[in-house]
Amino acid sequence: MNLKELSKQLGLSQTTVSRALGGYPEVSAKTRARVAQAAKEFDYQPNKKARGLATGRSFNIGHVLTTHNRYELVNPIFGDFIGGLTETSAAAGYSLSLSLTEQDEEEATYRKLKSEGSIDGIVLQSPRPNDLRIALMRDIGLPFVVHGRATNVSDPYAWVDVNNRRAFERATQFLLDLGHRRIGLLNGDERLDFAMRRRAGYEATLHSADITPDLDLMWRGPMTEDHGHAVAKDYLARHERPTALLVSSIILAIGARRAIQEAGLEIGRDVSLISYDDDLSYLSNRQSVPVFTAVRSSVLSAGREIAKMLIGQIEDPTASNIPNLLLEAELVVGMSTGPVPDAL
Amino acid sequence: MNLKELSKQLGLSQTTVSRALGGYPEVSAKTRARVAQAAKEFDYQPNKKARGLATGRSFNIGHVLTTHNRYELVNPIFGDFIGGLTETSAAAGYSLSLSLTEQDEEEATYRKLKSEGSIDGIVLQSPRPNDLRIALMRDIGLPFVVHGRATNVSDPYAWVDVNNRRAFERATQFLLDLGHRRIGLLNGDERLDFAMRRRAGYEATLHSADITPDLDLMWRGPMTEDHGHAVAKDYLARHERPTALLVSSIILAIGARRAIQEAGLEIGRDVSLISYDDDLSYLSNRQSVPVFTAVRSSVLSAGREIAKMLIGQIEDPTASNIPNLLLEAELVVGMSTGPVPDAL
DNA sequence: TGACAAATCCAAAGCGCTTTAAATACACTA
DNA sequence: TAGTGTATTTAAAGCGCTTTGGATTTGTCA
Repeated sequence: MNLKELSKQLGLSQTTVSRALGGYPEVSAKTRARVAQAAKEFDYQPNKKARGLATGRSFNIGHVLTTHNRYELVNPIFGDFIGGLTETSAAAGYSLSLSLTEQDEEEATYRKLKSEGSIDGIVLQSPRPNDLRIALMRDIGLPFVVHGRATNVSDPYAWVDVNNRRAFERATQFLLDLGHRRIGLLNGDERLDFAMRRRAGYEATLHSADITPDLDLMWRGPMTEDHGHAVAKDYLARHERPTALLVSSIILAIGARRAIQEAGLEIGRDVSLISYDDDLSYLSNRQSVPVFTAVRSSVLSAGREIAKMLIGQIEDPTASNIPNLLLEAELVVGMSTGPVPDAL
Repeated sequence: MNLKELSKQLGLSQTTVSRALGGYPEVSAKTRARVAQAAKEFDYQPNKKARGLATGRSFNIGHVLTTHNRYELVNPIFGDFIGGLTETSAAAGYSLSLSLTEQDEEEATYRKLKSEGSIDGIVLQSPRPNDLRIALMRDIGLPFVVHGRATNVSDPYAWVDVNNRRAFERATQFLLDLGHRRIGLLNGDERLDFAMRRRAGYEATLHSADITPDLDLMWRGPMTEDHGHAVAKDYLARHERPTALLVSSIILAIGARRAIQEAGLEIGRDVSLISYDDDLSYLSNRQSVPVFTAVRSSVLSAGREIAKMLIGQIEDPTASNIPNLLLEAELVVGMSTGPVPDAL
């Protein structure tokens, strides 16, 4: 069933039917009702491609995965983030369109997406300092929102980010307040902006307590369980082992916990651990007393906010202000932290 | 830059240019080369909507999330599965299009996807016994592949599944061979087919050893870390606690491990644990000696296979045979299992 | 009753591509 | 040199929608 057919059935022109369905005012109430009725009856859905062709829109929002080192898939937040994007997009009548690119074809991929006309806007993830994609998007003329921020990009752009620096400042301060001085860091890939900021927060807070950050206690890499395990194991084998660990994801924390337990130590007593918590749907840390002391911000709701912001930009391209949203992580005190052990 | 413009530049008709680019034979080699050259030069990309409108294709493959009880997002495999789908789709020139539906609007959503013409085929996940979607897809006339199988659906349909029953038979048998008799089950949602099959494998193997499955040692539910913890904790508090646990995901296993350790027991010695392992990218269980003894099958590669199968169907709709693929999980022996403790 | 404005409705163009049917060019035979 | 068959190219229709510009109907008021 298409428009032509439907209007023939109704004895109306395509124009009128289209307008009736589109909610335009130049249609009488009676006609509108008749059309709506018939549309329902024949289960008419306007063809998305035809409509897109006529309007220049696609009602798709895009997201591109990069094969490069597979970090994105490896990132445990991927599922929840996509879920958040999809939820809000769908509610607004958009689909989320995922594609994939090789690292060295990134620019071509983005340009293609635009010139094919297959998306109305795009969500950029994992920004790096000086991220070229931001200038590229502007050049291409594709509405976009960044999940995170890109240090050293001075032109304004739309973003949603957690205050990662502040989160790690608070976490570090919390450990300092408990008397810890040797605090090991397990961070994400520090070529990515979020991890840089987290590290900066950690270092600054140590400095403010007159502690010189120890490079040997600062690790960054893929946030997988086994890396968490391996690094924590290594830290704990040191002559002077850290009394506390600050880690960038619950998955890392789970690996670290395994190492702590293998070493015969008790978490929260012998070794404290504080984690960043993305509030993943399958990894709840929301028990009445959380398992992990953590700084928490839901990545699923970040996904929702991003989609909302992007759709706002798509639907009102004239808006001159460039929106952004800085989310604060909350500190939740759980069972994985305690005062520094007396004798060591 | 569009076709009309490009052909004007070349002094050729749109037809010829379109054919040259499309690889049709009725174009001279010289012309084809000229066209290819110009296309590159002007960075021409055919408009996807226009092309779709003309061909009736969309070069999108669809996947629908259901809001109902959020199980899918809660499922830790979601990210890897989507990743696998995207990878293969992208390589074949398709995008993955995600949408979302309320439980009670499922049928309408699928019909809409078809009549809008926004997807060429669809991936169905989490099938249940008698799953109505299979008949619906056939009725709608949308190519589809199911991730899993639907018990009691007799008409043939395309699917990719792991031999879940066999996997759990092997896992159970492995525990029996180690002398375990009281084996607790932590399963996924048993309204879903995969979990039913796993349970059937577990029960059948116990029966074959003349053990009556104990309903009190069989739990099913969302596969989150905290459920794993809560259920294992409960099991271990029993008067006669199980000596082994069989769990349906590594995330559950991690929760169970936490409970075991809290109880002051050692995993692999006091309590054995064997898990289903989806080989998630951020949760590797591939250490030289795996942390968890497990039956393993990669959900990421299942995603790849499904996309490949679906695209095959889309591109050769005449093919009469209905493909399917049954993957066998491999048993990997790790550190989480051992012989049943002597005295209990 | 007629004039004018407002309310409705419609024909047709256009979005950018593919593809059918037909025209033209070319290369050879006879 | 004309005739034939093949290779190459093209004009135009059509995919299903939106939207412009115009036509028609209706209503109101002098």
